[in-house]
Parts: sequence; C-alpha cells; structure tokens
Amino acid sequence: MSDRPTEEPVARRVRPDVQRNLDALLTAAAEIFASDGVDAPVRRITARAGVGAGTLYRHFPQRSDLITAVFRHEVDACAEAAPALAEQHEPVEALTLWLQRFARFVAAKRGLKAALHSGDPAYESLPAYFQQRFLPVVTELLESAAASGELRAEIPPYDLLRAISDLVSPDDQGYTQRMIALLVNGLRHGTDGALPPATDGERG
Amino acid sequence: MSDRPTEEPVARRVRPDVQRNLDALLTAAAEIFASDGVDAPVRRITARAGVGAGTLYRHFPQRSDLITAVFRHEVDACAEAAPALAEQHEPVEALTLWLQRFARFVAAKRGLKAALHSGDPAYESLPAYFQQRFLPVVTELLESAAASGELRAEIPPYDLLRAISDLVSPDDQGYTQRMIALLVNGLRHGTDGALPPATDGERG
DNA sequence: GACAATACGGAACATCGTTCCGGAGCGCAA
DNA sequence: TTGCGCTCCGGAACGATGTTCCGTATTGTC
Repeated sequence: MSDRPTEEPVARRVRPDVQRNLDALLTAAAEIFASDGVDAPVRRITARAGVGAGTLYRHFPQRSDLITAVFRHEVDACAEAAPALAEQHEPVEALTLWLQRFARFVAAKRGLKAALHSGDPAYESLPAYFQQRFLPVVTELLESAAASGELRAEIPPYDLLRAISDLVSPDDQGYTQRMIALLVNGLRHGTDGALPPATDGERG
Repeated sequence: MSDRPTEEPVARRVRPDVQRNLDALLTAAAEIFASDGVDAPVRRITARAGVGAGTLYRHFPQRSDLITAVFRHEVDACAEAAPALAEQHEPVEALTLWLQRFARFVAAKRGLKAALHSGDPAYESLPAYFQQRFLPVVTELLESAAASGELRAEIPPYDLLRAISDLVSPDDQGYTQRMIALLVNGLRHGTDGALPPATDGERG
C-alpha cells in the first residue's frame, strides 16, 4: 500500500475531537441501548452524547454499525467462551452450555432479537456480523459432538444459530432453556428419517 | 337491558354506509397486508379503501383489531383443521402436521411474526387472540399424543405454540419444517431429566 | 499566525401514527 | 316527500422519528 516509513497503520492519525465524539457516542449508545433497547430514538443518543445527528451518521451510517461497535467486546467474549466449555465438558454438554450462553447474550440486549429478524435495511448487516462471529463456534461444537457419536442427527450450523436467537424471549421464565434442551435432545436421538433433508440452496 | 319487543340483537341495525366502509376497509387491508405486510402504513390502507383515517380508527382503534378481523376466517380454518388430522393420522404425526399447518399460516402473513413478538402496544391483543384460538388445539393434540405413549417429554402447550411462531422465517428453505421435526423428535424421546422443569409462574 | 481540510451541530425535510372537528349523509317521523 | 337530529365521515393538523444538508467551528500544517 504505502511506502512511508511510519509505524502507524495505513489510516491517518485520528483527530482528538473525532476520537472524543466517537467515545461519547459509544458510551451514550451503550447506556441508551441498555435502558431503552437497540431501537431507541437517534435523538436520545445524540442528546446524551452531546453531539449532532450529523456526527452520529458520519461515524455510523447504519444503525447496525453502531450496534456492532457497542456490542463488539461482548460478542467476542461470547464467542471466545466456547473453547473453555469444550475443554471442561462432554461435547453435547459443551454445545448445550454454549447455546445457553449465546441465548443469554441475545436476551440481555433489549430489542436485539427483533433487530436481527426485522429485515429492516437499517439492521441489514447485523445478521451477517453475528454469523461471521458465531458460525465457526457452533460448527466446531457440532462437529465435536458428532465425532463423539453423541449426536445422531445433522443440522446446518446456521440453522441452529438462527433457531436459538429465534427462541429467545423477553419474558422468559425458562422457556428458552427448555427449548434449547428440547432441540439438543432431538439432535441427540436422530430424526429417524422423519426429517426432510436440506436438499438445495442452503441459504446465503 | 332493553325491553323493546324486537327480534334483533341488542345492537342497532348497522347503517349501510357504515357497512360499506367496513367492507372496503377489510378488503383494502387484506390486499395491502398481502403485498406490504401487516405493518403497512395506515395511509396506504385508507387510500385504497377510499376512506379517511378517522373512519379506520373508529372501527379499529388498535391495529391488532384490524389484523384479527382480516385474518379471522383463516385463523378459524387453521384451528378447525386439527380434528381431521387427528382422525386420519397417528397422534404424533397429527401433531406434527398441524404444527406445520400453523407455521405455514404464520409464514404466509408478512410481518405477522414480528407483530406477534414485537411488544408494540398497537399489537397488544394479538398474542392473546392467537392463544385463545389455538391453545385448545395444541393442548388436545399434545394430550392425545401423550396418551398414546408416543410422546415421552412434557411441554406447556403455550411453549410449543410460541416456539413454532418463533421459528417461522420469511426465507425459509425448509428451515421451519426441520426445526419442527427436531422439536417433535425431542418430545418423542423424552428429555432424560436434562430439561429443567417449569417450576413456577407458567406465564399468563 | 494564517490557511486549507476536516468535522460539527442542528435546522429542515419526509414519513408515520394518531387525534380532532366541521360538515355531509342517513334514518325516522310527520 | 320533506325536514330534522343524530351518526359518521374525511382529511387537516400535531408530534415523533429517521435522515440529509450546509454554514460554521475546529484542527493540523506550513
């Protein structure tokens, strides 16, 4: 790219005022997301951050950009929790525990589930982001469980990830846990040919 | 209430213009819902019906009122499909087939799934309506399957109903069917104590 | 210290749900 | 049939929201 002898990355050094606004926006958004959900009005975020709407849209053209930026660390933490679980538990148990972990994460972010499934262009890149981060994790867990012989049914990893976030509920009462257990149980025992194979076009 | 000797119901006879507007609204809403989803702008519906916004809101104060009115017949048909299935198939097969029927119904109504789970006050009465109509159906199907001994795990009927609508997806590719099969499979084989019991406060 | 590039704030616009009220349309009685 | 009173109607108006745009302020550099 560049042949300038600098130790900095390609990008120009960020102006301090830009950095300050960015931090203020991320902090404000995190607080507002926590209290009002990820679909909170833009004005509330900009007001708390003390910036104008233009500043927000320049840094985060789509709402999903702001959401991913705010949750990035927690998403990483969730993904990185898998190896430890795989080490300390039997494969199927590890899979179950991580799915519960993932479900708790989604459930804790008010409005995130709806955003993931809304189809709203403002949240367009959200599913892709979560897939990119979590798909390798589920795939690995599923393959381990299959290799151990504890899992007799096959499922596209994407389907499982999608199902878990589908089954997250705000007023839970154990509902999501029960459903995860039921799904894993279904996987454990095989589908005895009753399950139509995912023949073509897995999905993009 | 009234002691007038009329053979009519308590309510006054509807004026023909009122009936005409009502029909126009229902027809227009059905068309718009089909093409744009149940969350289509109010103005689009009133425009197509050739009425003002006030007319719509007088007849249907909440959006969910309009939705239930539009889908009423199809909801009834879906609920009433259960007995025939129960008669012609083994209990678990009947359960599976009806769940698929229900899933197809929800999937066919664009935006209905999101409306059911949105928590938006405009859709407030929607979940209750669906429960009232479908809960007896699932309960009956589940009890038959349990009585036949083919089902070894228990599940609150409400959970199952909720799960199916949760698992409906716009770009399906067989995903929902696979998940239904997996869930039923999990129910069929019992949960071997791995499933935490729904201890308290089932949910309203 | 001055200039150019960059970023900023918030007014402005479009869209949406919802309310409100002056006027039109209807049924009923004479 | 005609007139009256009541019901119902249409659409303007309001507030909230996402998004864009541009004159102004801030920053880095020479």
